[in-house]
Amino acid sequence: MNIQFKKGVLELCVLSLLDRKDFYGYELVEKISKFVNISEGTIYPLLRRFRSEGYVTTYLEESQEGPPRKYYSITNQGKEAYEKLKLEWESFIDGVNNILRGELI
Amino acid sequence: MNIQFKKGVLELCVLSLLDRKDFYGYELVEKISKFVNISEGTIYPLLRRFRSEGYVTTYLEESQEGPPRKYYSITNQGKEAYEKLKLEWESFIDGVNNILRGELI
DNA sequence: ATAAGTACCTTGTATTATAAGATAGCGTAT
DNA sequence: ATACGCTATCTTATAATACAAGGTACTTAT
Repeated sequence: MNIQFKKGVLELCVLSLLDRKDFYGYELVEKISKFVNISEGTIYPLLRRFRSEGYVTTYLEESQEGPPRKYYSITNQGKEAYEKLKLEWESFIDGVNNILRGELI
Repeated sequence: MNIQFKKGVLELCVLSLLDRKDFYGYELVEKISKFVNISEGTIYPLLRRFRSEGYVTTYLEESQEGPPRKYYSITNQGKEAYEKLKLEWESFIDGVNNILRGELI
């Protein structure tokens, strides 16, 4: 296990949302920012990385409220990555909690 | 609340340990690495930052097993920062859990 | 002597979150 | 029409920092 998890949190959140339905980037920023503040400059590069890693596919759809939306759809590979990351996140939290509760002194 | 928390995890762990007793840097790496892998190149700059921020004071003590140890002792200011960070961490975890449980769709 | 373990510190690299801004479509009010 | 505000995407520049790797130096055991 690895402190790299800090990086994984946002990835985990995005994969978790995409595991339930398709979202477009701007929408992801809005949803996630309700709980954990993030900016567009963070999510777009991440989504591009997800696509290049085969975790998501994309398609465009017209919008009546502005420019076309690029929707992201999770792949089987993305689902696998999601399940793995979720387990790692849970064990990371356990590790941190152990430290915070003083189990290791 | 803020995704900056990823960065805060290590700080939180270190403050949590120092809140119970004094540690020297190398010892902190050993303890924390049992649960969350970190390296010395990470902890020493952090400890120096803590000292410059007034969160800790330091003192040297001889060792029978090697070079002198630099012990870190938490200050009242450090304790306050710790309590604050702990609350923020807990609410961050809640935020992430909300997202993972799909409370926001 | 030499090696291994302890303990501190610094440097260089790579990653990445963020702010800020560019681009552009759409609807509404002036 | 045109100016504004919102939606939506993307890029760039900056700052932070985790890590690997290496350097220094002490002690103990071989």
